[in-house]
Amino acid sequence: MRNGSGRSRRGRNGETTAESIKFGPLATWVGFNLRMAQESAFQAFSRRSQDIGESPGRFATLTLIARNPGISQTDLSLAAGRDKSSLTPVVESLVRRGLVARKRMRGDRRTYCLNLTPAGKKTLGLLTRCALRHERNLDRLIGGRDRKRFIEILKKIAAEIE
Amino acid sequence: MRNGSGRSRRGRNGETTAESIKFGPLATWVGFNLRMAQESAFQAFSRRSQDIGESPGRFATLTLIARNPGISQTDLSLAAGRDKSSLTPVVESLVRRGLVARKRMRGDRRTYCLNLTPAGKKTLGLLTRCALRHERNLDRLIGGRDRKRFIEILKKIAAEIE
DNA sequence: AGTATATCGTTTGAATTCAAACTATATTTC
DNA sequence: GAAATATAGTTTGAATTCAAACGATATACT
Repeated sequence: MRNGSGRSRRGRNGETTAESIKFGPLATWVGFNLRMAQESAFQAFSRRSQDIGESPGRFATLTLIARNPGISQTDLSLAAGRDKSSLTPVVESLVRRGLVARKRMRGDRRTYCLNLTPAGKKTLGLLTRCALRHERNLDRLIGGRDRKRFIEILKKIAAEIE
Repeated sequence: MRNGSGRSRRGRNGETTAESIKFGPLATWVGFNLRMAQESAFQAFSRRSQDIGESPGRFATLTLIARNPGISQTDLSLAAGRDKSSLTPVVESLVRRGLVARKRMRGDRRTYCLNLTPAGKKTLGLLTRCALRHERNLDRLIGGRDRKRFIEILKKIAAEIE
């Protein structure tokens, strides 16, 4: 069939590749490229982790609970860079499926106290191996020489952008 | 409150009241830091552009239409890295508010043909100035020496991650 | 003590996204 | 030319997120 406006073609594997699209200033802007890279990496990890039945967000949550036993949901949300209300369904799901134990904190009945269960630790182990493969893949693209600086810059953006 | 910005005391275990969260492997993983940086940059641009009444997604859409007059929604979605169904409400909103003109393509009545209206061009101009300030801010964090390589890596991740 | 203020987690509502199913058109095959 | 196949865009449903409002609890101030 005809090719729309003549702007795309069939790639090697049959996927359509936008080939002659003009990106204008988007091509050299950090914001746009950051979004595209994050989206791709996120999707790649989602595919990897879906066999285990978890999402990238729940993986970060499990890791932070493992590394900070007894953490509260608010501190967890700060660490994960998400609003505390986003964490309500995430934690609820992990608790319901027996990966996380949630108790009220002694001395402050507003606050929860989160810990991994043995099942949670096991699942986190699987996810971590999965993440290591994903990271090796990313490393291959970044190259060992630039990796440290690359992460430094990402951290700086996360911490200091206004 | 007892413990202003840090974590709350959790007592007994000898686990001290660490003021800072332990990130474990997340600290050095690309995937996590990419997400945190993208989220921060996205929020920063959202704040900047909200006076104009547009979102980052609609900005990318306007730019791509401006640079590729007559582009179809499917090609647009490929270029913007989003599913075509995500574009339906975006384009609908831009058309309804008179920023984009949408016509059927001659010779293929399935396909739309998108162009900016004068009002769309004006809004894009405002957004572009806004984006330039945002990019200057990012440049300040990245540093001129590393910027080119940084963007190269982001593009590589977006294009080649599996 | 009693009132005002702050914090913790939840609820609700709006956005944004993907994926699959759907419609309408177009092209290809027989 | 009719049937099978492919494509453009929309609809629907599920996730994920933020932000504001809320109830329960805790702390601070008088």
